[in-house]
Parts: sequence; C-alpha cells; structure tokens
Amino acid sequence: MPQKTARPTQPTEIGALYFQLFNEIGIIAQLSGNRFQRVLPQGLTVAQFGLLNHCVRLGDGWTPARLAAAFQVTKGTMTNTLQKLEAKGFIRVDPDPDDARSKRVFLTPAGKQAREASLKALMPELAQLPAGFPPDLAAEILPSLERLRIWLDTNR
Amino acid sequence: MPQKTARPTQPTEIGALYFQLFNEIGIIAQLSGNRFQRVLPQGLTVAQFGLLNHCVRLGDGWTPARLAAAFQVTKGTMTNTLQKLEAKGFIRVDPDPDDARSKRVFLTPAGKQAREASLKALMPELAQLPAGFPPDLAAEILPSLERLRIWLDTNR
DNA sequence: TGACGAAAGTTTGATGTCAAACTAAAAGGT
DNA sequence: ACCTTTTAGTTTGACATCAAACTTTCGTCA
Repeated sequence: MPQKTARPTQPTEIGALYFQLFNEIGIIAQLSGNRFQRVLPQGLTVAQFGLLNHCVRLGDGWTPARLAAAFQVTKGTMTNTLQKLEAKGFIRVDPDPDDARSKRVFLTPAGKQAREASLKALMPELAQLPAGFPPDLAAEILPSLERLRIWLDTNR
Repeated sequence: MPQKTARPTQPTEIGALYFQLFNEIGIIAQLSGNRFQRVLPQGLTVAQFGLLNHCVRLGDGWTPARLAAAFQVTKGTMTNTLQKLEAKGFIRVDPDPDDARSKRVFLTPAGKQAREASLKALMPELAQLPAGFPPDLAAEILPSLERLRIWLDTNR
C-alpha cells in the first residue's frame, strides 16, 4: 500500500477541493440568508419563516423534536424558535394527548397569512435571480447538494 | 414572444426550485460548520481558522476592511474576529504607515502553527467524505456555486 | 412491577453575527 | 484652503444558535 507512485489525486488536493466547496457554500448561505432576512415581513427570521413554510407544505401537527431534526438544529434552538412564533401568534403548541412528554405544533390563521405575506415579499428577490444564475444550473446541482446534505446528516 | 402557450417553467415552480436550493445550502453550511467547529483545536472557530488559512495561502498584510469583504461579513464582525485572534496571539495588527485610518494584519509564528494544527485536525474529517460524496461531484458543482456566490455578492 | 436507560423539552451560558450609530481620517470638488 | 463626502474601524444592542446540564415521561427488561 505504501507503493503509490502514480497517485491520481493527492490527499491534500482533495482536501483543498472539499474545503473550497464548503467555503463557497458557507458564503452563499450567509449572503442568501441576510438577503431573505431583510425582506421578510413581521420581523420574521429565516428560521421562523422556514418553519411556517414547512408546516404549510407538509402539514402541521409535528412535534418539536421532529422539527428540530428536519431543520438540523438543536432542540434548544427549536424551543426558542417555537416560542418566538407562538408569541407572534403564528403557531399554537398543544400537548400531545398520547405522550405527556411531547407537544404538537399547529399553524394559526395568522400564521398561514404571515407565510403568504412572506412568500410575496420573497418573490421579487427570487425573480431577479435567473438573470445571473439560470434555473437549469440550479436544477442541475440540486441532486448533488441533496446527496451531500443527506450524507452529512446521517454520518455525524 | 408573448406567445408562450407552453411555458416550460411556471414562476412559482422556479421560486420553489431556488428555494429548495438555498435550503439545502443553508443546511449543509450548518452541518459542515458544526462539524469543523468540533474538531478545531485551540478553541478556534471556523471563521478564525478561515482567516488564518486565508493569510497563509494569499499572504498577510491585509487590511480588516479587505478581509471583511473577502469573507462577506460586516466590518464589526471582522473587528471581533481579529480581536479574538490577537488575544490568542495568532495575529498581529499594526497601524498602516500610509493611512492612519487603516491597519494591517500579520500572522505570528504561533498563528501559522495553529493553522497547521487545524489542518491536521480537519484532515480526518475530510478524509471520510469521499466515501459518501465523491470528489468528482464536488469538482462538478463547484463552478456553479462560485457563479452563484459571485452573483449574490455583486448584486446586493 | 420496579428499575434503569432513552427520549422530549427546557434552561443556561457563551459565542458569532448583524444592523446601525459613531469617531477619525482621507479624498475631492469648488 | 474649506467643506462635503467617502472610507476604516469600533461599539452597542439584539438575536439565532450551540453544547451541556437538567426534568419529566415513556419504554423495556428482568
């Protein structure tokens, strides 16, 4: 195994490749997050909007633990997010009738409305994107990103 | 041109596509950041290591303003990062002889050493990555990500 | 049925980041 | 030369997040 005269890719080069990848991803996350944050109404954060959106698209009644897993944040973070949303009146958190440890998260009408308003506010932001970054490219790299995300998620 | 009876992609679908893209990117950034953070030595944060790494690869003597632009963070954030690194003895911040407003950031020997140690600590983390996410894929999507990052950067 | 490990949520303390207001210095225009 | 605008850096207050410790409840197994 130490016999490796013709290595196709040096470990340090591969490291640099992945490093660059995560660097770009980190900066994109930061820039897009800031951008969305700025246009979101009602003082909603990106995380809060994400949760409202999630509940609209996939249905509500989720437990905080499952939401935390879905968004890849700690349970403590989810507790915080839910408390903020409940304070704004956008969700309702009921005790789980079957499990006294657990809770269930439901959207309120105001929450659905806030999600609609957020989408409307986000649209102009997204609309100017295709000019610089065509949807084809987005669709092309999306499966790879999913794969990477899933791997990072399962192997930690 | 307005004749477009068979629209290939509805605006709302395109929105969903970009939305999913940023969502995946956000989660990957979070997961990889946490992962790196955990193995970094000396209480270094990802941002702090990034700065050390930057100075090694591209040379030091940068001003804080240029560093803030390079990392896409606010000047206040960069002030904070630099103060932490200076407190650890990893960088030296000198006044700019030509511009009394400005400063210059230099690596100390301890800083170079910390960067080396960080790379060593990061390697095992990166080494297990190719199994789930081959380098070819990384190399394939990297140009697109760069393009997206650059667009987000210039158009804000 | 009783005990112990696992799971759900919360709390605590620390940290990194942002936006915005502020000071100081340079640049530019008239 | 003076006044205005821009630029560099810091500070402040707020916030999202994390890790870790803690409480309560469930589930399992002996």
